[in-house]
Amino acid sequence: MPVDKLQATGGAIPVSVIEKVKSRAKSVVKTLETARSSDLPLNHILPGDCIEAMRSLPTNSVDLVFADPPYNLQLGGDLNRPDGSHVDAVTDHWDQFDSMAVYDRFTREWLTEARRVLKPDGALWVIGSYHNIFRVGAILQDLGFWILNDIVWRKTNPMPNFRGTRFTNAHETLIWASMGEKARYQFNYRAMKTLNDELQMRSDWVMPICAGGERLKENGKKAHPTQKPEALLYRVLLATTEKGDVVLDPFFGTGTTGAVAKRLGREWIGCEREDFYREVAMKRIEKELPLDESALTTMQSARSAPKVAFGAVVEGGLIPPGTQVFDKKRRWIATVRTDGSLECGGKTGSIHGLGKELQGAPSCNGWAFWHYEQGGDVQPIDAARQLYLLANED
Amino acid sequence: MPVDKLQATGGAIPVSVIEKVKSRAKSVVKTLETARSSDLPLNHILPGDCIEAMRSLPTNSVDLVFADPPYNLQLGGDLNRPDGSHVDAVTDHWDQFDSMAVYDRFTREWLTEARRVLKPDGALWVIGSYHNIFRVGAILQDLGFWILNDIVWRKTNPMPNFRGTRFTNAHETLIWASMGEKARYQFNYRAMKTLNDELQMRSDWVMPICAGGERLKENGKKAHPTQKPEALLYRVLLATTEKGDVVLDPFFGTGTTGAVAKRLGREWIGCEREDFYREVAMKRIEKELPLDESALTTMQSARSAPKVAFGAVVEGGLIPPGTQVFDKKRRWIATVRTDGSLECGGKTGSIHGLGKELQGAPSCNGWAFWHYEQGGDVQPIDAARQLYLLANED
DNA sequence: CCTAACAATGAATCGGCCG
DNA sequence: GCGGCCGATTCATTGTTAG
Repeated sequence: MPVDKLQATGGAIPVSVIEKVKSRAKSVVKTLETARSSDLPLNHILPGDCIEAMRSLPTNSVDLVFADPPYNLQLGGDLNRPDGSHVDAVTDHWDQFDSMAVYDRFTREWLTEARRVLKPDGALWVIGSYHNIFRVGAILQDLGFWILNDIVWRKTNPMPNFRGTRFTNAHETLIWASMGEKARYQFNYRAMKTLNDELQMRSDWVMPICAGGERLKENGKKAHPTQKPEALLYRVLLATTEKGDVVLDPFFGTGTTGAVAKRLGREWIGCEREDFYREVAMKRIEKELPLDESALTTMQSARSAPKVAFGAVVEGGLIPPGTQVFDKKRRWIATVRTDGSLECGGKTGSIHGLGKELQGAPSCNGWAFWHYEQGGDVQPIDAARQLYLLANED
Repeated sequence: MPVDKLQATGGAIPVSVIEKVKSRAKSVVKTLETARSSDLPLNHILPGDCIEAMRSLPTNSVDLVFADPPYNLQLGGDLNRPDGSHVDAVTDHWDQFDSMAVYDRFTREWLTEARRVLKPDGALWVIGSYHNIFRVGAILQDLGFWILNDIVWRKTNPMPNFRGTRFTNAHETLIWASMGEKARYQFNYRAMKTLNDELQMRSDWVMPICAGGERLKENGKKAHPTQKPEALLYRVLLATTEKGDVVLDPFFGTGTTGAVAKRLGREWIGCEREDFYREVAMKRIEKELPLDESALTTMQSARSAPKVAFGAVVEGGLIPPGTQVFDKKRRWIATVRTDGSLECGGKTGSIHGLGKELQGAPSCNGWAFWHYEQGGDVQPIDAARQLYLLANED
């Protein structure tokens, strides 16, 4: 990207200015994209087969696809618990496929449509188990998607293995992928870190299965055999969409994606071929209330602000120009300049770029690399950023 | 075995005798198999490409394959084909497809050889990350392997995502597969449950990465970039092999599989094409000491033993003949007979069979169904089994 | 009304041996 | 390969009933 290259080389240009330009450019793009969304059946459930339904949607039109496709479980006979009670298995017709080849073809088709409908900077999430996730993962790679993470949903309360024949199947796997190796994607790093008590959010998420009051029931029976917990969708949408983004769920079921999207101020589109599920989902989503503006704003801003330019920290007086900063072993000592750049032995650059250059490293997190003295203590300059964020909280 | 001591009293049909005959029959089979293993290069590392090396091994000859194949599709940097040749600058889409196809072919080839070398009741383990595990999983399914579990190794101390662009990649995935849907496989359920504080072992394993003293170093530098922790192999081998089983590792590296196999009294065969790794591995394994017989026996027997005949508990005097046993609600009261069978209202049978018949249930775990009084307390007869196991621990 | 016991249940590829 | 028989097996949570 041109902006990135500029940032890497341009010692003279204040990083804060670059940030500003970048974010302005981005907001213009967003506005243009949102304008097109008048063509979309926002906040509606399309009936019928999801592949057909997606074909009715315009190309390059949605920001995120979240898909919970059939797992193609291949179950044998009945299964009883040790106490003799019967296990209510997923035997629904929609999970039946004649062969693995048929399942693969189905997978390739819906992924192809999802890819067409996604914007170039959009992203895809798929959830599955070992029965299907390796097929899905391989096929989406074949189609050009670029896997960003695989995420493990570790269930706190999985169903045990009643016969003692295997390990308790205690997790499911999600794949998060962008449109390609070079494609951009949305990742709200700060929001995730804030959510995880100021530690980076990991690829394993610990959550209970959907049960209790959250579990939708009709006539005392569960409405859908595989309803996902809202916490899962909450984290997915908070991490990888912005307010106003359009989220498509091709296997809408009873509408967990729609409900959470509405709550978080995202637009949604669902595909669902079972009349019953559509009815349950619409009833559910109508009852859902969006979070108010201030709650949503708080999630994305202030402590959760994605970036603070070092220049702003300098401008704010936390690390005044002329301060000496140095790496932990004091192999290099640099001087802070007015514009937020550093100078060391004639070389100049951003906190990241100069650190990278001096070390001869492929990359460098300047916030952690450079240190300064603060009342006798040596601290990474990230400490100053934290102080800055605290002071400028809304 | 402790059962031997007790069988002196011998009722009508001492179940313990049956057990003994059974286990002797099994050990004969094992002996025959082991005899054949004289054809195998046991406890050796085969040099060269693993596909070629495996071709030198006889068909149906190993009990387990553990494979840690190259992940290959690295971070946009250098890429080597499985045959070692260099793939030029992988920057565009087409090259990605190309290298992916090469990787798939390589995967299919080594998996095919592994499948040929495995016994019909053998099993396969593969470890990988999201870069390769979906390819590997799909291909092994295509070859006829039947996935039993996918296991998540959750790292307690993963490397953070330094750039804050994704979730911390905090896990790796293992696939455990049998030779086919109907194939048998070894699973030491009790050993796993014992290891996990008397709860079923789950599909997510929490372990630190290989570091500290365990990490092999040569001239102060780590000997191998992806050395796996011994705890991981320990659990794999303890769960899915027996003492004396032959374990093949086609990507031997610095020999973690061999070291743990030797310690646990398993035979091993490695394939490794790098001279340096072979040298490090041999040096390492020579230093390894096998656990003594009693430690190994304890793991598999006593508390971990899968079976105790009710007859042995009766013979042991914990529930003497004539004792009244009953279900929790005391709907049925049965009398314990000398041979370990029960009698109730003219009907007789095993603890399982009679419980099943009386309830008209599809199945019944007699150990949990039947209760007895012990000093005023009502307990399931399983409590007596536990006492028996405790008393007869080596 | 409170507490304890009991019952229900969740994406599950859930036997082995002998004849 | 199939039928029949013997044998072994569950965790966390929520909701309901009994005391």
